[in-house]
Amino acid sequence: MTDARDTSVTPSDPPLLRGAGLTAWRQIADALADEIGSGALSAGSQLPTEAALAARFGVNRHTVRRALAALAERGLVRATQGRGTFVERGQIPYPIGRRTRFSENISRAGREARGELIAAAEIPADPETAEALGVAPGTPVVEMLTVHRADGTPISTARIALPLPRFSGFAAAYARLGSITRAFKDFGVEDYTRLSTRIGARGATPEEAARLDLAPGRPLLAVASVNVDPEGRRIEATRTLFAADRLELVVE
Amino acid sequence: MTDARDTSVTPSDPPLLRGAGLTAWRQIADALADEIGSGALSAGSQLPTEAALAARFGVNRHTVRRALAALAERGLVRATQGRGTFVERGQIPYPIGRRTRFSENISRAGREARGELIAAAEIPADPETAEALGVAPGTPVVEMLTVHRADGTPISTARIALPLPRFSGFAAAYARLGSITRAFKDFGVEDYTRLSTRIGARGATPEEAARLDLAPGRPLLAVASVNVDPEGRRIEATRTLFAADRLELVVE
DNA sequence: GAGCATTTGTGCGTATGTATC
DNA sequence: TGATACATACGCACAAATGCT
Repeated sequence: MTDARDTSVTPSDPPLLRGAGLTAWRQIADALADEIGSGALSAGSQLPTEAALAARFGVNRHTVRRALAALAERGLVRATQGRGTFVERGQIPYPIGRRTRFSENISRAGREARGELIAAAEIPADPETAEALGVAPGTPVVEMLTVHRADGTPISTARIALPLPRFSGFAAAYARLGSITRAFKDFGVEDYTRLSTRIGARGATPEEAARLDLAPGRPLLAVASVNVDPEGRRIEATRTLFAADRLELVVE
Repeated sequence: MTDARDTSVTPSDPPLLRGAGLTAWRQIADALADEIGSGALSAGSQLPTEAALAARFGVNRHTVRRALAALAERGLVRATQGRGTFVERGQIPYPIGRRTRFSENISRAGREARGELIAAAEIPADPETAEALGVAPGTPVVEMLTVHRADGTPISTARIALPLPRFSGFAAAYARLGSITRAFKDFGVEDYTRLSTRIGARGATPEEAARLDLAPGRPLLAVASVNVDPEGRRIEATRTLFAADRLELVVE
């Protein structure tokens, strides 16, 4: 098939080049990506249903799904069963510095922030955590696994360790208050500052991807940080994984 | 072939479980990854040749190559034609803050730093660069494409823009001096500081991967920063891509 | 510079086990 | 039960890059 170009095209409908080297789903994905990039489909907006897109491009719904899967893989859209497919919002600026506080950061960006406790345990510190907290390996610590959301969208997941016995029962306080800052106040820590911050990047494992509602392999910003109380004592070692598709760190 | 297990195995040779669900190349990759992780194969050291590994594990060289490809994909090893396959060094700590300087950072980590100019042009600023430099879009700028290495290993690649006409001829100075800091001195800028730093993460495109000698899709830390001179004038907008496998950002 | 050994990179053909239709 | 497709694994040969003399 050399050329079967259509001369009678409806205004906004792009004609698909069938039988060429380009697969149909790729052309559809590119067309939608263009519309997202140009702002024709604005951030946060809902895409037409798969059926509607199938009709518009004159293909089977499976083909549209293939295209949408490719866009989801690139982090441009996100599909939720029963709700629809949505254009991902632009990246939230997330300031990091001496006084980083998650809830403040997110609400500054005009979104609702929530921290959810997934699991907690009092266990002996692994070598890495022990070094970060400045205690002997095997010293008991509270370890918490959390997920943070902005407007319902998972933004980050963190593994937080605090030394025992000082912070015995911290997990319950965090689960109740939904904020590290407020839970610290409950334990008499009125203020705390960032001692060190290390930033790496890697692809999401399947489990991490599931927790963050991402495609596996999508880029994560891995931030390891240590917080100290006003007396300089190390009170918190955190390893946070941020979905790089949804957020950008801003050094301040 | 149900079972052809060898009863006479040389001491340190792990027998591969053939015919089970585990593929041979995956077992070999796991075994080598363990040895790297445990330090039995130290960072920077050369692995046995593919032929030697094939003999050791009792498989074809192709099977070993498959295993090594998997390790290279994970960033654990790196192969160079004619030289051999080497265990990747651990991640270099790279401090970022108000006074970030590449050469200082790397040499502080005990490595030899080098900046190489790949390309340069005087072109109108794209909207993003214009905003970063605080000039009107289309204003002419010097744009340079660079690659930085530590001990010969590519660490980062950057796209650096400086406003014209103030920095006309900057690229030649940089190519000659191999350092932004020294080239700035040549233009009468004795000092400069970081105005803003934004950090994201994504997978390497094939071109970026080629420039950094990485597998495509490997994680990159994308750092966009703006530098100002002592009078507060914006003099440099940089978008740097760091190979996250080789480096870790440290906020200071 | 030429020449050589070493080592990784690549191509092709073949066989086998395991799904899927 | 075939037919087909795919990933795995093997064997051989040669190309290309590196390091050394």
